[in-house]
Amino acid sequence: MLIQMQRRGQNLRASLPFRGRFPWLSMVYSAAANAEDMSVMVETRSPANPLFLRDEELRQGIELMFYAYRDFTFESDQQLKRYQLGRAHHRALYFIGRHPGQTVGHLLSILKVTKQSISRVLKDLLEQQYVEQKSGPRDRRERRLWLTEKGQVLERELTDRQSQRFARAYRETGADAVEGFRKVMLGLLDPAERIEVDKRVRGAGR
Amino acid sequence: MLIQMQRRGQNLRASLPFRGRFPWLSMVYSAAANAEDMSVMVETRSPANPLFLRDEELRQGIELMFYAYRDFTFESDQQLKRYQLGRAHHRALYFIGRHPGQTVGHLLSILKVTKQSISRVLKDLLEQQYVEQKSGPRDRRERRLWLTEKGQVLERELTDRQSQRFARAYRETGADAVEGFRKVMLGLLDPAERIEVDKRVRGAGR
DNA sequence: CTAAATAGGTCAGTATTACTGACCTTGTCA
DNA sequence: TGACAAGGTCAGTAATACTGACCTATTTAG
Repeated sequence: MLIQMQRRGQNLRASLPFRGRFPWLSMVYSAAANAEDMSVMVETRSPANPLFLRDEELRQGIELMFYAYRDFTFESDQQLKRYQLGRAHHRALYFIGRHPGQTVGHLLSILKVTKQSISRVLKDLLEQQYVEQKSGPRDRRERRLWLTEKGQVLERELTDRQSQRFARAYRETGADAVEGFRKVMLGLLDPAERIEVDKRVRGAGR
Repeated sequence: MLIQMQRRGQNLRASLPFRGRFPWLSMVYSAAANAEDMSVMVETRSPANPLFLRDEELRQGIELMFYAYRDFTFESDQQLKRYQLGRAHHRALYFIGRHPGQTVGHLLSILKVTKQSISRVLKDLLEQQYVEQKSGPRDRRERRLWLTEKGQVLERELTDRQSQRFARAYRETGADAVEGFRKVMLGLLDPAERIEVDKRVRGAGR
């Protein structure tokens, strides 16, 4: 196998259409938590260096994230078109169904969008009676959100495609893999989010 | 405790009204594929229903996907703004870097967008000299793509944030979890894509 | 009781991404 | 030579999401 160093960026081309391996590594393994981590921070360019694997491994993660998300969203996006709705509507439906009676503010903190953004979506869903709202029992400024029956039906229809995808993946890979998946996904979150998300993910709504 | 969330400029208070807990019961994995398929189709409203666990588990996966992707893209999106570029530019840069010398058509098949969509992005990147192209050596209709030095620098800068996120997650969870993560992510792909993606993910640029 | 803060909505303007459809050039190949 | 493939381009549309400014009810702190 030919591994070509690419220092100039120019010489690789022409002759090697699809063969260029990129040994641009370096880095990453962390801001050094201990001595072991330190060792991998050492500068190196050699393809023989185990660091290549590191970088390679991390890029695999990045790519899996891209590919999985791409396929994961595709089917329900198709379904949404039939209702003249978009992915944002699905997200809102999903999380309203997941946390019945939650406030608009809570929904915003999950989706991390602006209220102007959610506003359009919520308006559509309210108008078409997929969602209903009531003011909060204690604080009447709040608008608490619920799916209507109609909304529950739609939400299930949309989510089922994704659930089935997960069911297939989980079945094919087994319990240990699923546990690993769960851990890594939680590990990818912003640290500040983890506890909240872990709680939300585990303990349904309410 | 007040958690201040101001990622997107809006003042989102974290009113966390819904902390309730559903006991996280251990997962039930029957090897029986048929029985499991049923579970996602069956109405599972009652917490007493054992199928509830199944549905619950699958929804956890869906949510982890949402949350992880949300946080995974956030940092590099911020960085991209400084260059007046968008996420689509990053994706193009990433995959051109990953598969140097690939054709436009190959890039399209990875991103799964239309050529009109990629066209704008590629035009920007070519104009700003992050990317360069050459016609294919055998088939001169093809345009093969490479990152320039400048493009490589930018791509690394953008990708590093994501790599570091993965590095942290991998470090915190360990090799077994990573392997499980990888398996599940591959399992989420459209079956028709798996072999290709697995190949692409493992063996850099072929 | 009043003032400030909070929950939520709304108007206006902009940017990005991505789509469909039509049409074009260049090049390959049977 | 003619069909077809790779790629580009023009035009129009839609969805998502952003900033900024301003508005109404309510709640709450001093």
